[in-house]
Amino acid sequence: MLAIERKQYIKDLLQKEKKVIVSDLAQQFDVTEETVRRDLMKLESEGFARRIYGGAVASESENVDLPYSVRKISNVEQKRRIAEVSEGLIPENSNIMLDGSSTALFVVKALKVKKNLTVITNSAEIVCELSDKVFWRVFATGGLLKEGGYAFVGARAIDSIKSFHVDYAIFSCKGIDRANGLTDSNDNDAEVKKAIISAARTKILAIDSTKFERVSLVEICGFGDVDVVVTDKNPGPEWAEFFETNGVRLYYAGD
Amino acid sequence: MLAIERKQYIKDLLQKEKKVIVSDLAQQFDVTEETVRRDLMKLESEGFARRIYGGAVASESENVDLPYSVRKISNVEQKRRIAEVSEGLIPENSNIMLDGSSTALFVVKALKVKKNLTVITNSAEIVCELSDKVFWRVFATGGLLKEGGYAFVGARAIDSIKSFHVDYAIFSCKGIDRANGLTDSNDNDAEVKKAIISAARTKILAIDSTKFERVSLVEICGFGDVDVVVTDKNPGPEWAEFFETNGVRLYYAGD
DNA sequence: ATTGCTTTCTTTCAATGGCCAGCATGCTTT
DNA sequence: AAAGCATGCTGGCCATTGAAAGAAAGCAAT
Repeated sequence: MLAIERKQYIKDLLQKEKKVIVSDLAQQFDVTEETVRRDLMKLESEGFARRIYGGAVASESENVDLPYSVRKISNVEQKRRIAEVSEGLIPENSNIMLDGSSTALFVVKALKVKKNLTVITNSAEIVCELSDKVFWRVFATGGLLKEGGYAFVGARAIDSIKSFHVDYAIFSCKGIDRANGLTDSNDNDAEVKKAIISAARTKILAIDSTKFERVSLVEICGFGDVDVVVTDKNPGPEWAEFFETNGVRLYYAGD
Repeated sequence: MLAIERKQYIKDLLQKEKKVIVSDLAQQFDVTEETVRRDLMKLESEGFARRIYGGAVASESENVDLPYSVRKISNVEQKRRIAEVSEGLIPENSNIMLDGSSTALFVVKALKVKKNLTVITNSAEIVCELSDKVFWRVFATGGLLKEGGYAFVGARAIDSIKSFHVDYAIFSCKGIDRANGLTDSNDNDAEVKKAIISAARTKILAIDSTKFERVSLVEICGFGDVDVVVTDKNPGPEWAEFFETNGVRLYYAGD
């Protein structure tokens, strides 16, 4: 068996079983435990596994992402300001798509004052937040629940997103960089965001200022696919100029 | 069993039972009490448990971060009992489908102690409840959010349900009656339940005893489409006989 | 309150076994 | 032939666990 085959097999097993045990794998493939550990190290650095004592657990989110419970409470003030600005960009009676980011949740809370919106989202949390808006229409994408989070991912989620066409998309990412565009920490999230972007006429990137000059693992898109950027403080003159030349409108709150 | 699994399991048990006892856990996992105490120390430092003499109790802050406002649910004690019985019917490693009823939510809470389940549901509430079960697979159907509720309905939800085939379905209804079968109060819910029933091999109706002898608006199915009925008290000899002749197994808790 | 007994907790030490680093081997690539 | 990669092996390190002893907490009876 080729090394790459073994690695792929471990990766599949990990996604299926959610955990693997070093000694079992070593026996199964008839290699030493060291070899298995080296495979797991690679899978970890690629973001697919999180190693633990005695084995590894699946990690589409755990390793590279902070657990959602942590992310949810970080940069709260920034996110609240971003939400306020975003609210001004969305007219009543429009239909919008939101991703499963914690920033999007803040935006939704700010949008609740509006009348007659149609919301499509892959976030279970946004759905719950909107359960009392009886005059809106709220669609959920469905799909596989992302580990340690409240977002739906996978083929089902993406197919569902593709079947909608909306006025506005509001989404986030893990890093933005002038050379590499928008990046995210894992493939599942990145694919969902790509789908959201192509389903909307006006694409609004809502990110707090810590995301600037950061490069994460997976590319989402370039700046040609973004119409508006909303952030919490002025990213500086280079970015202003860069957005200008790329046809991106920039909004920021305060500073 | 990996150490992290044991810790996770204790955490789940703690959420369900609200308290755990050192000596019981030691026996259950076949480790010494010292090992259990060390796990509890970690859980305490992570904020999930508060240690007490002889064991630990769930830290009360656990309920605060639930993303949805807790609805006022009627017949709580009955539903808890139904959930306990239902839990005994579902083996580990199985895949199950649950509807958006509050009874199903209780069942899910009881099921959290099990290992390796695959759950498919049209309930945003169940999804949120299961967001911390990293070793499970949780699918949401997606669809239009039902007004004033946490369930997905409509063609998208139904299509999604139809694309799955599971071992068990656990669902509820508004009324059951020997002449009219299972009935529900609106078409949307009834259609979803029909789809759930036809997607599962073993169909478990979980209803509190107030639903007996009631007829609601829309028919869901007859008794030929039900394999098991779980309720909170003995519905009486006529029902026992009726279920017997229709090949329905009856379980009830207490009374 | 005090005493004595039992249970549980903490601390310490030792053992097991996974983990890591480095080196050697064999295979493939250049 | 040299370089690169995957793999296995060895020895030392570290995490996890269990065992044991003493401290502390609860409990019962005086």
